[in-house]
Amino acid sequence: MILDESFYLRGNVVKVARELLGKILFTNIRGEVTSGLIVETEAYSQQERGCHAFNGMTARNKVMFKAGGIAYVYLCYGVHHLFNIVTNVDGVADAVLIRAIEPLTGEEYMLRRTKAESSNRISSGPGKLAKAMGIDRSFNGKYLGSEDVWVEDVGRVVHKIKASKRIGLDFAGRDALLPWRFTIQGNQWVSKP
DNA sequence: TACGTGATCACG
DNA sequence: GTGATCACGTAA
Repeated sequence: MILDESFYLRGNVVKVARELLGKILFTNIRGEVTSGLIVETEAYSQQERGCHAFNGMTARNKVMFKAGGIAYVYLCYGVHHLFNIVTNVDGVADAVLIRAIEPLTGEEYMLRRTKAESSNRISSGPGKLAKAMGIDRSFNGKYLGSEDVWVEDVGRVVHKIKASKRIGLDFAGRDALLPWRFTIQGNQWVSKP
């Protein structure tokens, strides 16, 4: 079943971030289908300093203010595309960063895109998974039920969710300590820290 | 632990 | 215009 707005628009970004674990992210880039199990996410809320939208709307973050169920993709450190899912009602800027996936299909395409020699750790990190899945800024604002990107629920239940503080937010002060990073405990595809 | 890398944003 | 900054990854 492809997830639609009813999953994303429930008004609680932390809950959505937890429940995205075990779902499957798909892309179809000119007929090349890749997919991966979501094993690591982070929640971002407009009300805390870690969020791009904390200081209000800008040219970059404006899609975060739209209704959920769409992608927010931006370039980080001039090199990496980071893929987020917008999750709240129109006017409230919450999003979930997808930080790692376990490759399921289209591994050969992932290898070619990342120029990696083996699939080991090929999508264990937000920049790496975007590259492996062929996601770039052309996906920004795109509905997650489009021909080329969607998320499926295959009824997989995640039993052990581990919560920890989010990565790379030292600038965010006290909000950097929020335990809003979620991983499938014990999964080998979770990013390094 | 160091740093490449370039879009972004607040300030003028 | 400009300069500081940054939700990363890799090499060392």
